[in-house]
Amino acid sequence: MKSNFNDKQIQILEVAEILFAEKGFDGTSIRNIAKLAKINIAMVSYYFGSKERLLESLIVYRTSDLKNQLENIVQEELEPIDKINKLIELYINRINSNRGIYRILHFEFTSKKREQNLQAFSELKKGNLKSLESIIEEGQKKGIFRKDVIIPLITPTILGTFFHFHMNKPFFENLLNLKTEDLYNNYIKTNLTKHIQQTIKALLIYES
Amino acid sequence: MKSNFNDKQIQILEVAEILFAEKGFDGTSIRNIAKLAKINIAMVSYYFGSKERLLESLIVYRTSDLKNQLENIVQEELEPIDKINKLIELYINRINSNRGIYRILHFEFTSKKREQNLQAFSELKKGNLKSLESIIEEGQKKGIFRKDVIIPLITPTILGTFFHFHMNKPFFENLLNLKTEDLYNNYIKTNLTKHIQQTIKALLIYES
DNA sequence: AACAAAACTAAACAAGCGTTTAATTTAAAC
DNA sequence: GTTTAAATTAAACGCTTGTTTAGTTTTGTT
Repeated sequence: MKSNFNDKQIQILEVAEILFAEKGFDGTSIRNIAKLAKINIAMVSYYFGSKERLLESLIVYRTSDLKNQLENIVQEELEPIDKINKLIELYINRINSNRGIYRILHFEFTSKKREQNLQAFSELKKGNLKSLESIIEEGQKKGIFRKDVIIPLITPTILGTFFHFHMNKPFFENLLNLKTEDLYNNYIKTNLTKHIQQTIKALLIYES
Repeated sequence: MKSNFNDKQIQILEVAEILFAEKGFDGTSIRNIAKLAKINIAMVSYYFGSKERLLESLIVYRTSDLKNQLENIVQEELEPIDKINKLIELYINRINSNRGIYRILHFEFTSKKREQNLQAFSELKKGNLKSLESIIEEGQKKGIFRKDVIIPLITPTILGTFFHFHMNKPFFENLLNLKTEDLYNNYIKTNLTKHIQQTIKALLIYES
């Protein structure tokens, strides 16, 4: 599928992503975007109609292929627990290398204010939940996973742990001595991912 | 300890809390606050100096007694796992009944922009981590808890799960059929809290 | 080369922003 | 009851905001 945006629009979208993620939607002005993208301030309205619709376009631009990647994992020939681990890895990897947009989603699409845009986003989340659900049910049928877990609450545990870590980046950089960006990223890729996998595995398998 | 704020200031702080939580710091104007608090727009500058310092005052006003409550739990005569459960309950309860301020902390104190205010907030978090640490080490010495957990990552799992759930409130209201505010709150108090307790217990006790 | 559509620009628009000023009302102290 | 300080107000300040206008340049088509 080809992108519906031309080069200029993509240029604007990527600058907007950086600034929205950094300063928030309300904290970013069209003049900020125009300056950094080296375009005239009228171009945003010209190409996207309004600042609000620029945000919508940005969401569409960035969240269109996660669904497929998740569904692929479900189909693979793996043990349920390995699928779960792979799913967690995919989530962390994707969000971590697209921090900007997920930070924006996290920040801007929670308030009532943007409820209309929420619809498409909500559908995406429902689809993702379906994928997780089918993996866990598979594990339950095989007798590997316990049956009293609340499946919709597993996503909050996976994503919430990552987000809370990442949102408190300065705190953990200091606490864990992650002086460089590389050290920080590496900690996420290894320790944090493993912690989440370990947590979810324990939750799914442990019998009290 | 008596509060340093007079009635009028508290009135302003509480309105600011509602609006900052709802619309964000940048999304809220002093005129919004003044109108809802039924005061003159000059009163904010008069009492707090600036909008930025109003936010600082709000943090101070709301986060001053969590530390003690946590330290009390550590001291109690309970099994480590019960202390953990109690700590989780305290966190959820407190945050849930002070949603506004924690939402603001979550949103506004992550960007580099407000790094100076971050200092006091960071100290608070370090203290809270110390409390958690001493409980877990107690459990490890007793041979109840496994020793390869990364303690600083447990807080992100507890708080992150709750936040992610709460930040996606409209989604979960719809998904879990929580039509009224009461149903939603009750779900947090019972199912979500239990899910988190179950998760952390499994993580701390399960041997692979 | 002539034309039309698309891309782009500088300037202006009204509205809202945080903050300050200067004047007035209220409260407290003596 | 007079004086002094604190609380409160309406108005104005200069600045930034998102968007629109009207005009110019660039591009593509015949």
